[in-house]
Amino acid sequence: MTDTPRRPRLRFAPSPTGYLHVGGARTALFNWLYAKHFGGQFLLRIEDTDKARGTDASTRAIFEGLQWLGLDWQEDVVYQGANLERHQRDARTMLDNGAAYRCFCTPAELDARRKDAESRKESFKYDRRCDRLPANEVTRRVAAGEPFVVRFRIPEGTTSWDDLVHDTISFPNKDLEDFVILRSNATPIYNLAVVSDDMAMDITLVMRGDDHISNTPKQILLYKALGAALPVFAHLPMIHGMDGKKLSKRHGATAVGDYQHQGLLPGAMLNFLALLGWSPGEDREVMTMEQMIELFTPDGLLRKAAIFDPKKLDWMNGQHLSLIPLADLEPTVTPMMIEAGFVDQSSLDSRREWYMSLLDMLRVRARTTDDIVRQAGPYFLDSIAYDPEAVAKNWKDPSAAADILQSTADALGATSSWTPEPLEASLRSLADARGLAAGKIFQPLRVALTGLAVSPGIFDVLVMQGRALALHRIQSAVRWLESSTNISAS
RNA sequence: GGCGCUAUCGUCUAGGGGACUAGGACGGGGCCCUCUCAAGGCCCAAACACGGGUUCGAAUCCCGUUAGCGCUACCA
Repeated sequence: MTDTPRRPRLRFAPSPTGYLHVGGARTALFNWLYAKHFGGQFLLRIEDTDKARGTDASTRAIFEGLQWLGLDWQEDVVYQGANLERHQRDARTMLDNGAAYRCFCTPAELDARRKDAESRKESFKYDRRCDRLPANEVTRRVAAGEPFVVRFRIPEGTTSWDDLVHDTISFPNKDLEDFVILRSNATPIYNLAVVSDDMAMDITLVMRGDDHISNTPKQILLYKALGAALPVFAHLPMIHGMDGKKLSKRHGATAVGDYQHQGLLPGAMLNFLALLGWSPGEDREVMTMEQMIELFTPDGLLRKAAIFDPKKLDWMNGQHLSLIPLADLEPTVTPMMIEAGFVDQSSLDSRREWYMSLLDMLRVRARTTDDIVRQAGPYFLDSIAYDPEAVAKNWKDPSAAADILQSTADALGATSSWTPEPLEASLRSLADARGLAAGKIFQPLRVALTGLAVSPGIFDVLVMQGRALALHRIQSAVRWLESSTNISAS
């Protein structure tokens, strides 16, 4: 174990090559949780050194994803591409102190040698031929304008570190090759840029995906060659799809933005992601952000790759939907209601209390905010469509159904108070009087009120719609049924 | 191929030498509740990859095998 830095500084350093991926979001989350838990700083750096791949749109998508999740960062965003001069200076330092050397081998030559080794079934490693060039030849070729890259010279020995999640990991240096740190066009290669920037940003804990384990010995060697103190490293397990393979588009949505648009709550997404590769112990599962911050420690970090199971995410979202304060749910649902054309803001403002209890009623059987909106129509709209299956099942005989609905309307209309208990008493006595099971009254009524065979409890629906709308609904249903009777009769 | 990482129910995980008849959750099945559907409650099926050690005793420690994954660029 390495001692915990007193004022940890962590960073999330995505390359802007697409959207914010759930794996990236999880990495960002753990960095953020660690910083919050230990009172440190969480920084953001965009690794845009490969101008060919990065786009502004991707960078924006990363910001938006992080903001939606509520993963806020401190200080200004660092753009790696802006640090070119420092990267070059660091390469120069290593050239000067003998840790690196110039290499004149061309990509074509290297490629040929690699292929050659491959055909002989040998593993290729740069043979250091340029490191053996006499000093005067190097100066001559540089003076002649011959292009060269800068390679780092791997020293003898073994490189190891105490990983925060894996404990000790070590690599024999002989398995490492003299890797390029500066291209022939004088731009830095990833490992140099990362180390240079992490040093400049004073990062004390580098927490990233497992796929970076093999970069770590190279980076450690770079820190040493530059005379810098090492950060602590933590390598998080990967996230795979249900088939155990690396998570990709094949597995469905992998961009956090997709989940946002599917009606997921950021808190649920975070909670779900946190459980992939971390466990708070004691069978804790559903947690708020505050609870996660409180509970988060590196001891709970797991080593095994986890599989992303969308079913559990759905369940988690349902849990959060029911748990968050209504006041927090309302602002995300309301724009969707307006977007759906159900209401406008001022009409909602004028009956806020009613609206809040409607949301409270609907969220119980919703797994996404989309579900809530989908269910909300019957409480706002003037007219509704009848689901054919619901009709076939509960209005099997149109004239009988119309008859039952009419007497239901009469009983309801005669009820003294439009509240659940009296309403229920009226309908149950109607059922008794007609010798029917209560369900035979409730189900046709449900279709009349909502158009569906499924809804919240029928008395809650009645109360939520209110006397006028409910009675209007029933009369419309009766008319609809009567006209369909005429059609089938003719 | 080389190097590295990993290995508990289908999935997320608890467990860290005796508390294990291996616990919880998702998903699946059943029951209860009930006006429908959810929610909720109860119950059931379901796992220590394999082989050797170490030990009185191994899911737990060690070695090996196997499998999966990652890296192996003048990508990040």
